[in-house]
Amino acid sequence: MPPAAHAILGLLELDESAGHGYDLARHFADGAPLAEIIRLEPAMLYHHLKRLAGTGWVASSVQPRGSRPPRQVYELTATGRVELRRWLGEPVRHTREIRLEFLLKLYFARRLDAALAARLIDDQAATCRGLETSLLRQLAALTEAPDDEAVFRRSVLDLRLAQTRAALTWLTQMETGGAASGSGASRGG
Amino acid sequence: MPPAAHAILGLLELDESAGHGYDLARHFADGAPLAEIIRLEPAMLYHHLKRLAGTGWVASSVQPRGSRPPRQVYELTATGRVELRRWLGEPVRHTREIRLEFLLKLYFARRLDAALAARLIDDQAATCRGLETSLLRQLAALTEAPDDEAVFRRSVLDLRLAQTRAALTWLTQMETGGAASGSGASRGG
DNA sequence: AGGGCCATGTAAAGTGTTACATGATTCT
DNA sequence: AGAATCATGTAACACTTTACATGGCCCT
Repeated sequence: MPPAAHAILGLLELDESAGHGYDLARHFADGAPLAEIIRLEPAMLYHHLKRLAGTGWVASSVQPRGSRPPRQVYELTATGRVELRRWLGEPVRHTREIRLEFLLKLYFARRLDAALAARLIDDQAATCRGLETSLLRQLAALTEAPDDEAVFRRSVLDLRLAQTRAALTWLTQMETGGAASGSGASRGG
Repeated sequence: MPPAAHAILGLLELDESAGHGYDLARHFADGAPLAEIIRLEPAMLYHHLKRLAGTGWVASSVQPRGSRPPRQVYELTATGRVELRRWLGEPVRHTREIRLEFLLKLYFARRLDAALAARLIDDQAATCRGLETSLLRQLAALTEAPDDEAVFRRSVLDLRLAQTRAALTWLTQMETGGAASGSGASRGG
């Protein structure tokens, strides 16, 4: 399941929406906080809701509304709740996934359970330190040979290392302070 | 056209391959430098070659080989060469595209024309500085309001800022030194 | 004669985007 | 009456992944 599907599970668990498609769509519309990290058009939202119902992670019921057209209202099932917790407890494996999937996890973890959010940040930092070590090893295995290929490989690894370290610094800031913005920090590493 | 298609144009211009599918595929196989940044299965490679022939950026001819089965050999057309240069001259707009598309551009620019590579790095750094300024403005517009939503938005912007600055530091290192690896640098920013 | 490499694909399924269809209600 | 909003989708297209199909050459 893609991150968007898990975000839907999270929204249903948060209980900040009426649980039907149109209302869920608001959380992904311009101006909503989730729109900052993921874009989800109504077409895909309804698509994911059907898939989630197919796997049994959500259940739908028709809500009649008198004169107005009825709604499909979705709610988390027990297995859906388990799946959401599993997802929230797992850090992402790659640095590039921090921008989207990890931020989503963080968004829901913070609102559902502060302790869970703290653990998630810790685990993600540990994963990133593992990546850092692996990148350093790869760089060390490369240091000889000044040919074009080696220069390029070194650039690639240097970039990955820089991005992973930037993520680590950011994670560490959130572990401790939380709200301190990096606006005034120097650029150098 | 996706980055992979432009990588194919680049390989054909470099003239390091015989110009047929199987040989091009070697450059994306395990162990090749391009495999470090992009994965391209043979199926997609052949698909892209057909599309590129359709747009007129490459031309194909059948190369008979006596007893062995003939090959489709591809070469860049004039418009294909123009398109490649256009692509190589353009920095990527978003920080997340640096990991894949910018690295591809850099790979080919370095091998084709050192001056072009230097300009590309400069332009990419300028683009990143623009992103940095924009992120700082967004952070400044947020500083009040300590509610959940604002805290989250600040985290998102902080992460983007950190990643953009990491890219900038890396770009600057390449502008000046070139081969210096970040292995020994401290983590703090 | 059998295994591995050369060489080029097709088929099916998954994933996502864009644009549009439908029709009701509420607001002005 | 007309516009905006509520509410749910379908259709068509674009892109990618995965698995498999095909067949010949080369080496042992």
